[in-house]
Amino acid sequence: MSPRLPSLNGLRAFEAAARHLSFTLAADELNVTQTAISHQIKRLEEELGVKLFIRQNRTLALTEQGRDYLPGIRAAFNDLRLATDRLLHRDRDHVLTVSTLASFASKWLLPRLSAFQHAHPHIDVRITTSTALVDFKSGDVDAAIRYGRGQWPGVRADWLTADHLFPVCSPKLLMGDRPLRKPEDLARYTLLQTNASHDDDWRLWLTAAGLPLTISKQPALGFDLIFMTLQAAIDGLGVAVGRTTYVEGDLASGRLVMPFDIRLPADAGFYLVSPEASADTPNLRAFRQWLLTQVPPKA
Amino acid sequence: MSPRLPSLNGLRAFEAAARHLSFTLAADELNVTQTAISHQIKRLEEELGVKLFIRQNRTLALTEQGRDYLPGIRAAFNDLRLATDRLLHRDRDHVLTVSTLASFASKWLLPRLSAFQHAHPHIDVRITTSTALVDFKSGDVDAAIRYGRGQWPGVRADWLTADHLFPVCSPKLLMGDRPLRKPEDLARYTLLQTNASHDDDWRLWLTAAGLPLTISKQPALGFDLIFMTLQAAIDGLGVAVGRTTYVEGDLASGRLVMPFDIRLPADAGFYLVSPEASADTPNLRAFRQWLLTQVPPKA
DNA sequence: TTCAAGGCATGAGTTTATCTCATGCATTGC
DNA sequence: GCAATGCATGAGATAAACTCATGCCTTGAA
Repeated sequence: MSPRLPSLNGLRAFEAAARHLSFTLAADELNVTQTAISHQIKRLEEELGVKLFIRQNRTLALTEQGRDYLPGIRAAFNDLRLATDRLLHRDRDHVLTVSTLASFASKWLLPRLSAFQHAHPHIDVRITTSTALVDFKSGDVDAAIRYGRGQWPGVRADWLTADHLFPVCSPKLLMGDRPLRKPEDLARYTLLQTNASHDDDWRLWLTAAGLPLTISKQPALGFDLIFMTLQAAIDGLGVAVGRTTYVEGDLASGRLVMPFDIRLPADAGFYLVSPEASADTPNLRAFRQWLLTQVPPKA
Repeated sequence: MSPRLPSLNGLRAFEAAARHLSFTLAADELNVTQTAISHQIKRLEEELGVKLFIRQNRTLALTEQGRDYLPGIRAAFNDLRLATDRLLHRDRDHVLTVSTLASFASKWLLPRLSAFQHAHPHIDVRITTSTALVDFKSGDVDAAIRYGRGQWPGVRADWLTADHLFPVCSPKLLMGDRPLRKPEDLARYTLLQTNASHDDDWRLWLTAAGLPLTISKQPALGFDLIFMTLQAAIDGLGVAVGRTTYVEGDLASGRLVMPFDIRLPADAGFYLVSPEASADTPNLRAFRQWLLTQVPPKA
């Protein structure tokens, strides 16, 4: 990492000039003279030891290095503008922003969401996906669907559904000359896993089934997102650990099957989480009531 | 958006002071005096009209608003540092980074990639997903799989496969009392579309089929990513426009069917694109040769 | 109780970055 | 040839950034 940043004002001039490809227009935008921009860019180039612009007659072009530099600097200034705008303006409109895990969104919520949208066409539901603990104070998120035990302070948590862990695979793997019948048969198959967000699933299940963690002689195959892991299972690449919520559709349609009757019961589940202070806005109430029609009764 | 950013130097002081929770340590880091930081923070607070710190004896705390503001500002300064470091230092290692569209990654490349990884365990293939025109000069990407006509200057483009456009749906929609038989039957069904990246698909196909763009009486249902759109089609929510590459697996398995025999031929296709200067590194050559074994012969 | 230490604040003054103004240079188009 | 366009240069002006000296308040040790 560079110990010192170059002139921040120079970087601002660079970003504006590169956007416009014009010192004059950049100057207009920043309410300074063209020569101020010229001076700033010149100084920045000297500080960095890198030529950022090709000066042409009537036009300006970025050098290769200027072009490479621009996206990061642009992102930074967008960050600054956005953060400052957010600090100074707190807009609320009738958008309902719900944060969920990407996997829950793709496998459970999104397939159902059209029903809510049909029933409530005036509510603009936006799904944002994140695994982080949601920060309601920023005002960006109205509610979140999170996995856990519901014991979060300062928020209202409504139980939605629980999950179980169990292996799933394509029905194809149950047939043929070497079918997958017993947990011990896993030795011959590829274990499909999801990195990061569900990287404990196989360990949890294998431990519960009393099997060695190194049961498979095949190299494990990892995917970034669980829907990819499950798709690989559907495609017959190997055996994945499913969770009820994520695989119920695929199980119902026969795309996936449970080869063994060992399920890991879960003592946690999915909750709709909302700030106590704003848990009863009309939009959020409607969304919550609809959500509760979509989940099975609590066992 | 805020028309003017506050003092950039002030923001730098804020970020450093918030990180250290100490004006004195921030001053050390920035090689100025404590009072300089004090002045800068005071001025920034005045500019923003927001108190950012709580001054306590011997300690400093962020206000709630200061806490909210910090992540965005921190991200911005990290962007600036990273971009500047990258400009001044250029690293390369032996990872092979391939940029593709997210949809191509999930539907075509990733399901096949394990074969390459088995054959070449010493090559660490990383997939990065982007829709932007790839910039090889930054050094972040070694190759890209892109859709087009292969006429890009300064790069080597190897043909992989072509695509056709056609509607796909669940087999369930072909049955029942009101089956989907003729293109005119689309009037009774929801058109599933992918926003942004493929938002022209229905228009292209309906135009080619000689149907009105407003054929469906149902509201269209949009998704951000094409795999979600296709999953919605698999789930029977409506009819989506598929592309050969994305739906061949689902068609082969019967999850999806083509209800009509109208395909939009494409004169473009997928290419492996690499910089001419580095198109023949051993890693990239191995990847290319393997890729060519995975695609059908060019028709 | 007194003194030292720690750490931010304030105000005056100094330094330096930022900016303006005037002008130059090179091209383009009428 | 002249006007327009647009970046560059240099001197000088302006304003931001910074330093120094000092103040205030708390805490802990002698």
